[in-house]
Amino acid sequence: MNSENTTIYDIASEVGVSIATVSRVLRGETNVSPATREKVQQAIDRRNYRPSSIARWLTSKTTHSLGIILPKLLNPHYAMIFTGAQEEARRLGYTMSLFPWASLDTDAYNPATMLIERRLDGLIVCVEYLPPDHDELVHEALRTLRRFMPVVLIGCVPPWYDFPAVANNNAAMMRSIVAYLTAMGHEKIAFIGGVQEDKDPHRRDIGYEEGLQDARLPYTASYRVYGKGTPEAGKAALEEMLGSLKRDYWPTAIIALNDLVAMGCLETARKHGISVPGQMSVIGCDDLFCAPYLFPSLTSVNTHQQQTGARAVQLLISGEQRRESVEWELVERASCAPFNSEKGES
Amino acid sequence: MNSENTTIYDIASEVGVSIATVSRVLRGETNVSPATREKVQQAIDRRNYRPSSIARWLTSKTTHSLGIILPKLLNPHYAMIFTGAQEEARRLGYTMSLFPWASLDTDAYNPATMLIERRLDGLIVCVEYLPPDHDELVHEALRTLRRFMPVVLIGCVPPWYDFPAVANNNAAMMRSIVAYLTAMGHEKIAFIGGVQEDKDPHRRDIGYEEGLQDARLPYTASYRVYGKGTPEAGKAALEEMLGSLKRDYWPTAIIALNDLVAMGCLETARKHGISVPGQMSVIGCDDLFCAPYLFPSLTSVNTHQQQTGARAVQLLISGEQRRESVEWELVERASCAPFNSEKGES
DNA sequence: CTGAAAGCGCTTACAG
DNA sequence: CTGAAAGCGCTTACAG
Repeated sequence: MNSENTTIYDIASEVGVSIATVSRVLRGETNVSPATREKVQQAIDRRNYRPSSIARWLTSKTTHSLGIILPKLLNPHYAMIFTGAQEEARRLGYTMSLFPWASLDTDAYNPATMLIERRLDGLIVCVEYLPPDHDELVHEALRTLRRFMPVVLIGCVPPWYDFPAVANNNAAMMRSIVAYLTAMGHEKIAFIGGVQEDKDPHRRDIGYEEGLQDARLPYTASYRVYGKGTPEAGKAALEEMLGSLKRDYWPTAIIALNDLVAMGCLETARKHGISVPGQMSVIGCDDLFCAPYLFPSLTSVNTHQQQTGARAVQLLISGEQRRESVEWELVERASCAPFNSEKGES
Repeated sequence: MNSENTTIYDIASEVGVSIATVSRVLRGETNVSPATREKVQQAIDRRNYRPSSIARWLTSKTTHSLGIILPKLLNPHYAMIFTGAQEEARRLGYTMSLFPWASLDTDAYNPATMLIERRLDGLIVCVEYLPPDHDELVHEALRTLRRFMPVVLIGCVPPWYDFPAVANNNAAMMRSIVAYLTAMGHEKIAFIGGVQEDKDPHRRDIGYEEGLQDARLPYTASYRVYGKGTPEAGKAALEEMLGSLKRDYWPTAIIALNDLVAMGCLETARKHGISVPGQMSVIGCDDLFCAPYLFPSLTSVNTHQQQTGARAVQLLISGEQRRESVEWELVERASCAPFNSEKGES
């Protein structure tokens, strides 16, 4: 298409100057006489000419385009990360394209062909929900990729990945969540959702266990349920937990992997006539836009996703080889309350 | 970067053939002798060589990259559209970049410079929430843009925009929503949210009025509130409506612009002790992932956003100059119920 | 089956 | 201040 495919040659010949001169005007260089500049600019405006960045890239060896690999945009958590990254990229004059996980092609013959061919100026990869056995494959794919473009990691980045990163410290976060609940008198605290992670010392399970230890509470296997991070999974997981325990042992507080899982838990509690937070507190994570509008409004943890995305772009462009941690902030709403032994047992 | 910036020349000289031959192997052409192909392929693998698509684009005059302009990704409604478009683009071998509305630069001297310079193969523009006075500016900007690349419109596309489009027919949708509520005996039906649209004959207001006429109900100005499409706006709008009306005139059913607004309405109803759907039915639009998990679960309208995005990509690539309508589907949940005059007056 | 050469639309030294 | 020329890394006729 581009019916107007005017080139720098058209402008040059129209004005009667060389393409070098047009190029100078285009890039706002100062060493052009006012008269010439004026004539060239007029021709440019008249033809509505815009130089092809493709040709420019070929010379400059830079495309000013970045990529980001995210598990899925339908979870607003990732949409926030993407938005933060996208806006920062644009602010710095870069374009941002989304690539699915499949782009890494960790099991294909040639990893990340499309990414490399596009000559991106950098790539952000959100490392999350990795099947445990994929860990090394992914690490290897990332190492290969790095030979072609700068890579910055975000998410639950294993500490032995030697990449610049803006990483969650899930363990510390979980520990503070547990502390928040134990301070309110809760002792039967369940943790629902998330894949089984064996290697990452920052993993949530560790933080969960540490938090219990801090409060001198025992770790109870029945209170730890694994599963996917969806509302349906949360619903089913709590359902199953309640079904498998005598009422006396029902947890009085639920820590959900994320707000989606928490939504499912609220639903199950409602179905069983368990009042939240009267009989059971629920806390989520990610602080999605809908958290304040759930019933009861959901206490959650704001993980500053947009800032994470923006920061990753900054690291990518500056080339700093730092590993940073994501800040978090517990947002108190109505779904958590002090444990009330009378109501709790009612 | 790209420390491995091997070029086609490196491979050619390494193997001792011409770059034309390497190019043939690269593109899988058949007119290469097996022996040569083998040697070339080995060199490619050895050096981990990937041809630069930038150089390829310069020749082929096509970039296989598309753009999409969306109001904001943080509303899952748009994230769904983006996901649908992105996945379809990828399936067809294209890349998809998100551009903010500002890219159109409707009020700047040079419209859409960045978009044009990137030589996109096509652009999807979601036309929504246009300030009424911007209508002509946007139309003009789009016309200019079209001289440079194919453009497909989605969203609330005014019918006098002569562009290929996958457009909502909001009027018809609203009319059927009103019919759904009147069939349940509702007579005091409010419509909350949305900007004041004066020109578009497909606008929701018209559908709302037509729906009332269908049921021989009067149009009551107090039941129509304008505002932004956010939860906060929905909350405030219903708040104001209830405050300005005597209890007897409170609406028994609320049609919200979208699920976000509906979330706000549920909140206000809860605050006023109005039971939903006992005393007031609420229906949203967009069927966001959280709709089933609100309390009560929200009846909404599924507008097949992913399909919309995918379809727009297809039109863009095929070049068909069609204008299609988006299908919709009312999803019944718990927030709407037949009007019960006894409870309603209680 | 293979190669030399022109061309894609720019930028960048280098002369003048 | 301006231009001729080389170069960016490919593809594409055109010869052979």
